[in-house]
Amino acid sequence: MSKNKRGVFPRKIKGFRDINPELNQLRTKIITKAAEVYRKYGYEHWDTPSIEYADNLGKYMPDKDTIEEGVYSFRNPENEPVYTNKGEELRDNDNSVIMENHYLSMRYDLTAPLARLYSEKVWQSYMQGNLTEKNMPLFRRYQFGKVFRYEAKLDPGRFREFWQIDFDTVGTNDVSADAEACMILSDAMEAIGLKRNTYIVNVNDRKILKGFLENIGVFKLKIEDDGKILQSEYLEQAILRIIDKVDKIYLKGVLEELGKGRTDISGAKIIGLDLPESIISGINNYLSAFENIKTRAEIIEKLTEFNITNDIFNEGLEELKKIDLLLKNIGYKDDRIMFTPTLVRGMAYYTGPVFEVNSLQTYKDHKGRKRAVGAICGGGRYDGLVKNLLGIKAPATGASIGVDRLAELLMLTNQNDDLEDGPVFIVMFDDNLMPEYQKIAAELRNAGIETEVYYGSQKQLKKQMKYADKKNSPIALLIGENEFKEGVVTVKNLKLGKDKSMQTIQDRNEWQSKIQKQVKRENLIEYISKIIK
RNA sequence: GCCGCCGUAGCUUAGUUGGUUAAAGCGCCUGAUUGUGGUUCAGGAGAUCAAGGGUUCAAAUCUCUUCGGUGGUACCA
Repeated sequence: MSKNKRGVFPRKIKGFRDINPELNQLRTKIITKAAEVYRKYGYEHWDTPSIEYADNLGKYMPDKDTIEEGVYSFRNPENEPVYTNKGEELRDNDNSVIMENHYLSMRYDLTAPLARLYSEKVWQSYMQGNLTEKNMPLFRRYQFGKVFRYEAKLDPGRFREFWQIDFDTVGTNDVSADAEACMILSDAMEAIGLKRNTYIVNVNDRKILKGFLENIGVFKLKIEDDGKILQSEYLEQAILRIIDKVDKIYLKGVLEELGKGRTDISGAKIIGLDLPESIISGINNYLSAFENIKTRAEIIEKLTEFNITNDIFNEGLEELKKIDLLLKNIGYKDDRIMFTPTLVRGMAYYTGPVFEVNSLQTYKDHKGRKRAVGAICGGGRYDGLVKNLLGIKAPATGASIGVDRLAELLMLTNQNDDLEDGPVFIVMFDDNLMPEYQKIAAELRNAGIETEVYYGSQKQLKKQMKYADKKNSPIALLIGENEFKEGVVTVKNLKLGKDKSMQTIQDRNEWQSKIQKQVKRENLIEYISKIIK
């Protein structure tokens, strides 16, 4: 026998996981509660396929057969025509249609499929030339489901398959929609069960950051890297990424990374951007202005005090003012939604307001270290949606709740509800009584009570009781020959047996007499209904 | 991806100047227990010490490689 003989054994793919009933219960609750809030604001529930044409999902078109850029992609087994941007079949010199196995990708978020969905809906009027950036139709939908990312390194709590519940508004420039998105996030957090002051919705506006950087002359810089002059967008992204880390590496670390670089606690050297002193001190002024500020009004005051004449900056400032006014009128105070001028969010596609929900709670890991979960929701305005598919822009804003992160937070901070009761359990004593067991089960189900009849091959009563116990059944019904003849049922209250006061009982008979009772068959359904309530 | 640490029963861990049958708690299984889940008591199964190579008379222990985990860092649609 060859030692290297290829075999099969049960295992799962790295970064994927099985979800047990407890976690499923929590996840279902999060999704249900969030969806209720979304619907309250008028969002409709849409669903889209898990797999899309790779070119429809965005810029991640693999040109090799390997998976790159963090997306699961593969060739469609089916051969299909190649199309032009206008949807016409592409033909070769012999006028026959060019066929190809197109690249497919598993969705890596719910926004890219939204862009495709929306584009398809407006496709006809786009083709007729009736669609401009000014008259994009309004579309508001929410969606939840699994998304997939091929993460190279799997940090704890990060998976390759995870859930999002997302809502978006397409077709409006009005930042009222962004303010509304923040209210929705706050409402959703509280509907799910997070207490006031244990979370905060942080809001910023990309225009403020961009305008500020422009004002201090960042975009006039000519920074060279290996002889190549860097694009200003690249530099903007690089600076924003560093600013985003201010919570983690503090002002000092940010300034070092903007300058000559620094060495972190692990000893790793981080190369700095080596920006001129004037730029660094400008950013320093900006960041240090907001230390110890507790209200949105004060933030707006500080931003106004900069007295900056840059148009983009002031546009952003006006947007924040409008958002603040709206929130204030409706009563969303600083303890729920706060402005955070240092908030960036990684993604390059954000164009205006950005928001993020952070948990303020900490927990101790198994080694006793104090830890925090970090951002549990994220979103913002992205006015470039649909550009990839139609060549014109649609203004859009929306956000997503990281369902798995939030579930983890609830479990780590012991905010998950107790596991729901399992079914009423009917013990299998005697094959001949099966019709009676089934009859009782049907009656209970008709009364709206979940009921299970035991079918297992391990028929020892002890095994059956342990099975019911593991399934968290509240009640077990015992009907043997004796009970059947006498027209009674032994009802055992398993839930009561788990009660702490019962744990002190040493005597077996005493224990049993307290939790089990004989009930007349004709009163059974009523009796159980009362216990289950 | 880069740097550091770790990998011993299902889980949590003990086990170094390399030296008999690798230890414990929890969990699991069997019985006392009566057709009866908890508690109590008695007993039992379960580990090629992550995998593969090297050094040695001798490796869980030293060394190399790979894989997996973890703490940073980078990236993140």
